[in-house]
Amino acid sequence: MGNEDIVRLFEEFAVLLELTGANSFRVLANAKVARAAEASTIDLVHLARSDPKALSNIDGIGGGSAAKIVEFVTTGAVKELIELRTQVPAGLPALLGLPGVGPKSVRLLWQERGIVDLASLESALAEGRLQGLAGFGPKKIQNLHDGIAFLKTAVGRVRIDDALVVAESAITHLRDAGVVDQIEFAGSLRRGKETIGDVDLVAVAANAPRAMESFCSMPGVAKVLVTGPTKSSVRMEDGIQVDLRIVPEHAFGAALLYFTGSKEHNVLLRGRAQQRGLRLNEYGLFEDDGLDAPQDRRAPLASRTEKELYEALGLAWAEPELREVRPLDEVCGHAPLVTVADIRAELHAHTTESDGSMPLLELVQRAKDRGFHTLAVTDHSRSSVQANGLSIDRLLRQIDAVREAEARVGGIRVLAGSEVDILVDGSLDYPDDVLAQLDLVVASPHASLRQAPDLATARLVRAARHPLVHILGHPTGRLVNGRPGLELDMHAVIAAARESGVALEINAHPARLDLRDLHARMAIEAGVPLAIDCDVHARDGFDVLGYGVQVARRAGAGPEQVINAWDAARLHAWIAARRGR
DNA sequence: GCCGTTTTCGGCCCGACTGTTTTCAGTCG
Repeated sequence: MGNEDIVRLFEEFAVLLELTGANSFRVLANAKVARAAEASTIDLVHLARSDPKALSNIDGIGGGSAAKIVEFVTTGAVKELIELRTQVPAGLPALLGLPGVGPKSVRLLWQERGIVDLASLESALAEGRLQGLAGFGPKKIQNLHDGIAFLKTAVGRVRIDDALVVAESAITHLRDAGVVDQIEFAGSLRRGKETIGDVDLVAVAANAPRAMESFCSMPGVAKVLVTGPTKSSVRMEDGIQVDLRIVPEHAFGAALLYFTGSKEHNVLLRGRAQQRGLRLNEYGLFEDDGLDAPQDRRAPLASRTEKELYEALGLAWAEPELREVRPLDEVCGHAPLVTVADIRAELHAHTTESDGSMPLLELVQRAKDRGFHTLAVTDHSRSSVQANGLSIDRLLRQIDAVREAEARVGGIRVLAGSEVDILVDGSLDYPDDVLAQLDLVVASPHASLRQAPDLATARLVRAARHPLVHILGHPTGRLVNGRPGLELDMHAVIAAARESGVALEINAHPARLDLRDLHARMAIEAGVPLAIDCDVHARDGFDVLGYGVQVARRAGAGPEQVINAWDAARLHAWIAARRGR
């Protein structure tokens, strides 16, 4: 049991309360508890056992929710939720996934027409039983048909790299068409989340209708969902939704701020505006005269840039990656975050010797061309048969080849290393006397990724305590949108890493991003250094660096906390110290 | 249900678009 179970608990509360017609602020409060639990680096299950009163000190969690968490942790269930489940058909929440269908519509379908799930909605549609239902005209009924078809093929949240391709091609299309003067992507893509719900674009256009027309007819658009003078949404053939907002030039900063979110960050900013007798919306910051739409009557106090808006609220600018469920004083004016330009070393790379596609010399040359001062060659170890892992003999020969390559290319330190498998019991895939001959050891789990949580934690803790390990590579083995990976007690793994002085990897590949943002933040809070590595396999393998850097930024990491951002002397000293040299 | 340098009660973000409406509720982000 972990925070994610508490998240699910309150998400279910929120949905069921919504469908039973509960007070919408109560619904919102439960959803807020779920968000708070999701964003917390505190182990709430542990806290519920050790210091239950402290639960309600967390912002968004009050006495009622704290009691529910304690009940859940101690008994494994919450009576009130079990009672709620008996009131709502199990298939009903799925209807909320239909575009344009919210709680009011679902309740109407349920109570007036006895619809309890998607299947009964389909048959009701087929039999024409929705005729005469208040608010359900022909278009709404057609949208239900379309929505069911959409749900059957829905992609859900997509990986950040897939969303970025869509965003960049839309931006290129609109720029090339000459219909926008300024355009940026906002939303969770700008905040660097690992998955993206939909792509948000904010633009300035002299001729807005023309820009909207160009947007709605760009290549790859499958369906225009909504279109108006300032806002349009389309669904692309690959299922990704793209929204375009067009705002006046003077409001570009306010719109970018507003549409970058997160929702929770915006709520905090608006709350701060309210305290000061001001109103914040996507057009700017205004004096609050108690009437609606101040932007129609007043000049804004600030609106042109994000920085100007934060300053007008008495705050320093916040990096987009930090604009999540966190207090404003933590994220505004945060110490500088690590950047791609700070990264000067790659400590996890493969060659043709195992499953990479670049020969050793080319890998070294490309690392040097990127301006790196250090590259670690870390091919797979012998147990990774599917990846052509190196036998001990091949590994020892590779050490000589690495020395030779370093001398031949020149101007870059090349470390002989290995990405050694962490075996199922936490032991490593080469004996210590072999590992001791390497400059750098990255230890990673590759097999048995469905291990029970306690065994998995013991496995990673044992690897973290191994005196010859430098870095734990992709510690959970998860794949974004692919497989969950090991369910580690991350507090225990981080504690072991801190004790033994091991760094934790943020694997930068967008399919991995492992550690994920929250775990990287927990590592930083514990004082454990991070390694941002591309896990290079191919010629373009270094290009994923930005995704890893963004995860580190979301964790609040500065260059100080990232070993690849250290200068050569410091990094080499750290690596050597792990060998007692 | 949560929260408080206006408040322990009375608020709780707000604007755009759609569809079914004759003036607005519902949904979305």
